[in-house]
Amino acid sequence: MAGKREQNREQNRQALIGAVLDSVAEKGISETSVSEIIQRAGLSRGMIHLHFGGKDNLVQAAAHHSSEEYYDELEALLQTAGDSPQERIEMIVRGDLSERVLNRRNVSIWYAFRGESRNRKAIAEHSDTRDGRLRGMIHNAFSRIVREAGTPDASGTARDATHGTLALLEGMWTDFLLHPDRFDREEAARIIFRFLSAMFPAHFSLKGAVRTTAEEALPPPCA
Amino acid sequence: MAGKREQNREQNRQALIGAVLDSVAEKGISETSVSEIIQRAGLSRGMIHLHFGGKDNLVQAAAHHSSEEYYDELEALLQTAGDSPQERIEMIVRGDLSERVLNRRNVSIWYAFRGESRNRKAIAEHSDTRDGRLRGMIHNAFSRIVREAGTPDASGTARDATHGTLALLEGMWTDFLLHPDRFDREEAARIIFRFLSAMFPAHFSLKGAVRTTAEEALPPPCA
DNA sequence: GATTTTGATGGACGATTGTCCATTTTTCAT
DNA sequence: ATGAAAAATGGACAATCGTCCATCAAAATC
Repeated sequence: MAGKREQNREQNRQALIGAVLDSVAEKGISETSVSEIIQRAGLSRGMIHLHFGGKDNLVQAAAHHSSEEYYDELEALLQTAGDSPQERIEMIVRGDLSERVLNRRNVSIWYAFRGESRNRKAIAEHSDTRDGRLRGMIHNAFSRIVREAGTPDASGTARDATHGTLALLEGMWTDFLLHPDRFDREEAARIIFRFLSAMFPAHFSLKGAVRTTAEEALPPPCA
Repeated sequence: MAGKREQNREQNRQALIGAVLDSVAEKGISETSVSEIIQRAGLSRGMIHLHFGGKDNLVQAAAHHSSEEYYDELEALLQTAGDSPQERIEMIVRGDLSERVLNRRNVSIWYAFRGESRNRKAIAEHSDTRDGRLRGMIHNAFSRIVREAGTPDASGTARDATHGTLALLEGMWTDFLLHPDRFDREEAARIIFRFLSAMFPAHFSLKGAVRTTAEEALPPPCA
């Protein structure tokens, strides 16, 4: 038994964090006031100061929580993927574009915190999950791919492919932010794999999609 | 002569807009208050209500102004480019990554407004310049490229290339936002062209960069 | 130069912000 | 059951928010 004392304590902490994220998602960060938060959490005004020492710390904790949630979701998906590097890349891309990860709520929260990130470095760190763990996951996979392929300047190629893939994913998120209704997950994934299959034709195929110019440009087989 | 009346009027309007952008860039949107704005502009408190009817309208006008500035800068650069579609693409990419366009101030402002875009659609429109004019410019260029190359499903390929290039640029901007000191413009451009040259090997070359895996994967010339 | 017109001023105003603490309620240990 | 300890409450508080207007200054018109 965890003790009803501590159990309630933790429960209320989570309720506050959840209330912040709900409010940020729905009303934006500028309208997320203490009054708004405690009303959503159904708790009393003093709780924020009691548990977090102030609103700023609570918001920071919420940013941290949101970041962890994003990453946990992605890691869970990755564990269902196969061992081959191309399978892992594919899972990351499709996972990052999946409904569970890329949805209105998450995007609102993510970009709201990003908007404040320049002026609050504590929050900036949590907007930057991509640069830490996610980058490592993708880079590992591309490193194996270029090693298999015997590409010259393997490390540079793997680094560029990682950087480019992350940039593409970021761009798709922005697309979703600005046009959530007209956004098409399949199209976003197809475009990314189109770029990847152009760079690594031996490792990524378009699966029914139209072939790329790069493939078309191959010289005819020797007669 | 424009009349000293109207001349001063317009001058003060611009001062207010400039003060908003300075404040947003330096302190963030949440700390951009009426007091902060009028102090920076060196004007009196009532000016905001007089010229814009309220703070919200002023902020919106500032977002609009910033967006126009971004686009004007890019269009000016584009006029110095040649006529070939690949030259135009190259100019857009390099322009969008150039110091004049991609710098700390602009990125701060851009993402600050983006963070509020979900809850204030008037601002969202101005965060979305990319989807309008810029998209058209890029799409035109890729359309010519795929037409020349005789690619099957030309329109789909041009659309995907446009979407992908925009996503890559967006991603690079995010990169800059989160790591302004370690960001490398040359590297960002190289990665984008690496993707593009993989998709359109006949139109984009790496110019001294290491060749891509796609090129390596070409079968040896017929003996 | 007098009068009208318009722009500019800065303080008053009520509403709302986040912080903090005296008090009450609940849980734990005895 | 009783006392100690911890958690939760909700209102007081000063500070700040954005709006608005009575007043003043200056430019344009006569």
